[in-house]
Amino acid sequence: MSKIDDVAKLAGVSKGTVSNVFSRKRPISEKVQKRVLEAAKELNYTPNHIARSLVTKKTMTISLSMPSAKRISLTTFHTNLINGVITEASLHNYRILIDTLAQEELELPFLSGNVVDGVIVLNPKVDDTRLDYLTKYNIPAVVIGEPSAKYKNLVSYVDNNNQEIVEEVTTYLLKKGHRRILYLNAPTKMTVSKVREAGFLQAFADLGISNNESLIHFKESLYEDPSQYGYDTVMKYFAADKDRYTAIIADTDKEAIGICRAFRKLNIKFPDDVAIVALSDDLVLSHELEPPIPTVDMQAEALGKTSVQMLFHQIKVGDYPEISRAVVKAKFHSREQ
Amino acid sequence: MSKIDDVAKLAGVSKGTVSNVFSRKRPISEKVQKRVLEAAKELNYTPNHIARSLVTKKTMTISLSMPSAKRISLTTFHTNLINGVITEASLHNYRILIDTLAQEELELPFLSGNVVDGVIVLNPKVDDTRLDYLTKYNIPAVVIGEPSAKYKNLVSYVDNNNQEIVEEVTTYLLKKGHRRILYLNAPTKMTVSKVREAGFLQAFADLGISNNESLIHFKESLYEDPSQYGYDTVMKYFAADKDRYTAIIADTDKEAIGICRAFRKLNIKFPDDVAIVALSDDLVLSHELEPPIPTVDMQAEALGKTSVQMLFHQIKVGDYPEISRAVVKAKFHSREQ
DNA sequence: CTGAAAGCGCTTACAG
DNA sequence: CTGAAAGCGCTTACAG
Repeated sequence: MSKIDDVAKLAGVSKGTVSNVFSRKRPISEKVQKRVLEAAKELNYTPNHIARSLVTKKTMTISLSMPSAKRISLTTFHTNLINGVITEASLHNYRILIDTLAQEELELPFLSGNVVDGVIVLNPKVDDTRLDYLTKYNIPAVVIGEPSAKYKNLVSYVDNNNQEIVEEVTTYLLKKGHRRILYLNAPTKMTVSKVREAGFLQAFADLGISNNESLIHFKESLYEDPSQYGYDTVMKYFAADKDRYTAIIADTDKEAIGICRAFRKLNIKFPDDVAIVALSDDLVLSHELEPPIPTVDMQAEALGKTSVQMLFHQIKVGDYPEISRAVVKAKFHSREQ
Repeated sequence: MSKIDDVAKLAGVSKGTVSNVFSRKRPISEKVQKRVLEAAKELNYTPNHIARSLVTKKTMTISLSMPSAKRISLTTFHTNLINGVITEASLHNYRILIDTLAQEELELPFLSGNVVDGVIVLNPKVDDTRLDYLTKYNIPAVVIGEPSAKYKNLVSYVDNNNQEIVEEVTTYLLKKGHRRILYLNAPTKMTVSKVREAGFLQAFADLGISNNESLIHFKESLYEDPSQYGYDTVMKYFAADKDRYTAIIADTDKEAIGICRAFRKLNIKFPDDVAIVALSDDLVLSHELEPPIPTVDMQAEALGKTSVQMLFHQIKVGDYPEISRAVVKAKFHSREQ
């Protein structure tokens, strides 16, 4: 690879001038610029970003710290979120480094070593080594979702209006006349399950309706296959008494698919016998069901974009990042005309 | 951030010694090592990877050049493939940079600038700017899938045994007595479609069976939703004559889902009236269908792992990378006992 | 608008 | 087993 000196020599200018032709940090006369570019082209020169980073202290890279045990399982929600992150980052000429927990356990290699300018943290845990590290070293970071109490005041985050949206969905069902609703909530381990539970209960309270005959079922976290989980859970609650509940709120759309499968098996008609609403929208899956069920779009792409905007803000601010919050509103699609 | 000089001073040794404590490139005595590590801990020192990369010429990063128009759409195949790539890369302490075509169009920023040591290229195109660039600059690269003729002898790649596997599936159907098979193949644009077509025809030839009543339908590339595509295509071919074909080979499992939906609509029973086989296995989706349909596992994770191994081989070899090939065998699951 | 020189934080022969 | 010094390829005040 040719380097900046080679180009400078061939173009008959100084290294500084060549540098500025490429970085546009200061104006260079037309003629000189042309000469430099021609020399660069002839030598197949392309600036070495590593050398640049060493002096500018910017790597133009952010990392996306992904949820994962052994294997990453990307839902549509994640895919959309990643799209948002990439789109927004590209806009600022930033690159994305994938970071997984498996790697984090080794040595937190991406957070350290000045390899990235900031990090987007997905699926924060109650005790989160990543957040410990990031806050300790004051590295710009934005969490997507709600961090546990321990970190809440130490780190920026963007989250959905989870309480509101579950309240909206529940209210929708209650107003339709449903009184026995089964809510398949997230596992208790996830902070979001409590927030959503509150929304569920609030809807009943607001309308002065008793929730005695309804039930919140928290997911057992051992389930790997969400569809199978939906299927099994419906079997458990409906096999003995098909009329026990008149509506289900599913935590994810894949769960909803399993629920529908169970209903077909049990010969329960939806939405006539039992209404279903699924949180988190999936273009492909929603087509599979007839009729299409109401879903909630968590706006994953917007979450991704917002997180990156917040991160850039922190990166600019510098050594003493401001803690900030943002809320991305989910959208309920009732599928009604 | 403290730097290597600070640690050296505090520990009373030279920078070189500190460097070697962290890189383990040459043996350091126990005592000195201990002193250095203590000093590093006290100063919260962590080596600057950027500075290291500048001299070693290794970034310990490879990029994954993803297929994407405007938005990335990650199928299970991609997710599994990415898992393979990450797993294998982590094993060698390598990081993964996500690269999208959208970004490539800007300035090929990840390929250039010595930011990565090599790249994994997904979904090669007939004319592929990425491959033009990579071969021109002699950057280590491995394509997943079959590159077009133009690049075939210039770049390493790993692919499935596409001809064989489609031949196997077709033979399976023919031996079951099917004579009128509809094969929903990939779009003609994709090189894989021709290879698979050959496998399909070979099966007929080997058994001396005429393919006159069978049909290969190449996907129109304008379809975005694979499930909808499967649905529409079945409607087109079966609506008028439910008995036209007795078996379908679907290109993807999402397609198969749409096909099943169409069959339910048309009141065609599968596999009794029409047999279905889907290429590319998806854990979640295969559960949705009753009975489960035969599928082909393309071994996406193995493809990912192999590509990384091949890439590392090239990176080690250095300036004149050897071109190599590998085949990952797909696995047919007939779902029979 | 341009040049010369110092410096970013490491690693690596070389010498001992 | 350890140290002193050169150098990786850039950018950036400083001076003109």
